[in-house]
Amino acid sequence: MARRNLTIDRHPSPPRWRRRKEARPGEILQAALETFVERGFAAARLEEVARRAGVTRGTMYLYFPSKQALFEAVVRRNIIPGIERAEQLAGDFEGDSADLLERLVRDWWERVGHSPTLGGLPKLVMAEAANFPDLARFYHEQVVRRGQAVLQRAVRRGIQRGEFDPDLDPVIIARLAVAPLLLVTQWCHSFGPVVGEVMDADAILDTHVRMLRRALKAPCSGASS
Amino acid sequence: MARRNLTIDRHPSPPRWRRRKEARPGEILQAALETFVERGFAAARLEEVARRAGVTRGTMYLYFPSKQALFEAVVRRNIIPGIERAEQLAGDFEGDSADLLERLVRDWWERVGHSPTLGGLPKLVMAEAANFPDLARFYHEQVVRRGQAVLQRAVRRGIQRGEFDPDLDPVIIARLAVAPLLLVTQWCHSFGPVVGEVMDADAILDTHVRMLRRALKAPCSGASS
Amino acid sequence: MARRNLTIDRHPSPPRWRRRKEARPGEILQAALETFVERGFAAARLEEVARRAGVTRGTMYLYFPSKQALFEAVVRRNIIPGIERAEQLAGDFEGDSADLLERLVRDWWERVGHSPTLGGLPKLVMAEAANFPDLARFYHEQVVRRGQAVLQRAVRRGIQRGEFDPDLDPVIIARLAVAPLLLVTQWCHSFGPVVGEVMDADAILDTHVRMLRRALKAPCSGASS
Amino acid sequence: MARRNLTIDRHPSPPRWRRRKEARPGEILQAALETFVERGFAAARLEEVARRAGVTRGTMYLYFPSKQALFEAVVRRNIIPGIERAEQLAGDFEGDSADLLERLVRDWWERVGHSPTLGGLPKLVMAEAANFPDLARFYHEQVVRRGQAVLQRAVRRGIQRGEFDPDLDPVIIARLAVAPLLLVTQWCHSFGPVVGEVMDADAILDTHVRMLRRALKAPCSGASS
DNA sequence: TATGAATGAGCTTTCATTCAT
DNA sequence: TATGAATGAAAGCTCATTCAT
Repeated sequence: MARRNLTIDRHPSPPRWRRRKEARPGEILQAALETFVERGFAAARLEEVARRAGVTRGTMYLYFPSKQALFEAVVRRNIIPGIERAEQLAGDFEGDSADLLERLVRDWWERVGHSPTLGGLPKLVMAEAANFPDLARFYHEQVVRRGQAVLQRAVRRGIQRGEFDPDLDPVIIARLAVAPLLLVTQWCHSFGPVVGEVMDADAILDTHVRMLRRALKAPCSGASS
Repeated sequence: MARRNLTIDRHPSPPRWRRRKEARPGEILQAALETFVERGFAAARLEEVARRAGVTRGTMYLYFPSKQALFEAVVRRNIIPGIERAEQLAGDFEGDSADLLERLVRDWWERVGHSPTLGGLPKLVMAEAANFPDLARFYHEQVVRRGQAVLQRAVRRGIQRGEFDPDLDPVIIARLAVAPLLLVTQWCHSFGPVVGEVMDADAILDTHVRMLRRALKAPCSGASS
Repeated sequence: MARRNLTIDRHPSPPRWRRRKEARPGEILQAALETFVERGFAAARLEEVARRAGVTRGTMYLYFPSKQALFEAVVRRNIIPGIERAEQLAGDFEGDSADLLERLVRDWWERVGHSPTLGGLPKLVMAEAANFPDLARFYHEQVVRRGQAVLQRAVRRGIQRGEFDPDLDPVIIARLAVAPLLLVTQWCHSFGPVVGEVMDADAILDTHVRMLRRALKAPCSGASS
Repeated sequence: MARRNLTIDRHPSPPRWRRRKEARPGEILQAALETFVERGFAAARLEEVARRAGVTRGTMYLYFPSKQALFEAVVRRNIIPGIERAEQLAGDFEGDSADLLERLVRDWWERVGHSPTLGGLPKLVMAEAANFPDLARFYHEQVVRRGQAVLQRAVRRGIQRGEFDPDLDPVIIARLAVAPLLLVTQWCHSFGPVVGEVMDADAILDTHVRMLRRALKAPCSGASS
């Protein structure tokens, strides 16, 4: 499987001493992630990021040359690992293709959808896509496309192994496999803190997975049209 | 910041003077809708809104007392009508409940999902929910809740008429009926202008509708796992 | 007595018909007086003046070319008449000079100090003196100087008639004859609406007049120095 | 508008960089005091304050969160010390009560009335009372009331020690003890820069003090009328 | 490295003023 | 005369960014 290492290799040969200094960029990125997710890019104040990271505003400029660069670093840092694990998981998987798909979906849910911060990233990237075309392009290529590719491969695998309806369009199925979960995540992030009523996201996940499996199975009755 | 100036000089030589006062709010709201959807709330400059509306900055304050008020007016103005039409449609509908559901979904797609501007509103509201809790609350009550209620009623109708699987949870089905479409809309809005590849949203819609119908039908076999 | 007519003769030959139009400038000036006194020059909004006068903003510019001009007209209009009456009163007066002084002081109090609007004018002019040097000069010449002149003449009259202590300095006495009343007026205007406690301005006036008479009388005990 | 630019480039070539943070608030307050006194609150531009303080506009917001807050800080900072000194002086005083009163009055004159900037504060506060009710209330309680209380106590002391006419109303005497001086101060500030003629304020002070002493002494004859 | 005081461009907002009607 | 919608200069304020220490 193509697993090109795209992380930005900011510290080519990390010296082992001075752990605090080594930790700084990560602490800042974590603080920035939280702040950006909570406020949005424009409304996030660098002073708040600095406060959360336990540094001063000036310090952050030792590591990131601008707010935009910080934002992009946040996205790049937090987004790639999940994709890589998905690619790995799909590459190593043996067994029923429907199980693979479910596994991929639930894995994403576990790691991203559930996380109070990571779950906010996709919304953030999409909201700022017009203002950060480069970042949007990067995100689309490294996350959307790669993630979709993994899912599409799983669908094709199912078709080839005779497990799935051969008429399925892998591209479309890949989209529909994650779209509802992404949106549920956004609902939770957006309206959760504002509305009393809680959404039973896990039940939605279960139902979605069931629908997905049924759609793949080429079941008893023929599909419409 | 990569914020390309996209102003398109929409009014090259219109009758600029003394347009009817009644037309102004609508023109401003339309211009504001476009600008907010393209840039997000914070990054939208009132001067750009004014330019698109063919007025000056000061003029906008004759109609809207603040940027926030303008933003809220944009959302309220553009959001409610669709909900009302959905409620009406569901109320008057006679026939198969699955057809009703499909009709509701396709209607939303036609009016909102497809529109280059309206389709951007849900993303906008969710992205700014933390900064505009009142607006988020309003949107949730007037749009999300009412829209979901219509869908839930359609599902219950199908169950009561023996058309749908009685084990379905109407709340969950209602969520899953629109979630993927909302997200596809966001994908189109966010990555569309940035990525060459076009998404065949209509094909996704068709497949989604088919999956949905199959899920409702209480088909031959029980749920998975 | 020198009674030069300095009113600005804005309407050289007032036609008798169309009383409403004739009334306009006065209505606007009255509204402007109230607004300026309540808010101060800068904080007074022309829209409020217009509303009080029952006209629109644009109309006011038919009568006064600018906010400054309006302000100056307000001051000129409301300030001169009092001075003229004082000059007349002093010119016609027969009797004890102390009575004349008291009469002048009480007259001012009756007409200006007591008035909810006129009483605010001196404070206003002094507060804006740096921003309206021309107006301040005008006010000083036409009000302060002329008013002081009347008082000084009354003091000299008393000295010449043997009623007052010949060592008095008429210039100083004239200042001290009105200064406390002006300030009491300011106190009432400024702190009156803001503090519960009311000031018994009339009692202060009485005491002040008594002090003044005693100071003039060259009484039993010699003055200091 | 006749608003002559009076900026005097007060700091031609000072050590502009990295002055102690502790010095900044005082420098800004001093610059603000001067500007507010010269222009009035609304007409004072923060940029002018900044220029006089030798900083930029943004810097001022490190120390004062708004123009209003700056204004209030100016008043509080410059006003209270004088009152405290007066209270102390009155508390420690031994000797003739008339001397105490004179001392209080002359002290105020020395410190406030004479000062080119402090003398403008009372006018400023009164002029803006309607726009800053809180500040007016504060000023009234902390300055007017406390100052009057000191004077009233001095009068009562004189009565109790048999030095003053027992029929005096301490409240009224306290008012009349400072009112003329306050107004003379205003006259100097307002018309001084605008009119050639200079007022001999010290002579007025002397005469006022003499009048005051005579009024207290319960002299040979009863009050008039 | 780290600091944080200082900067200044850029935004929203206000309101005196204009002018087609 | 009178209107009031429209203007646009100017002000307060914010906050990403810089730099002497």
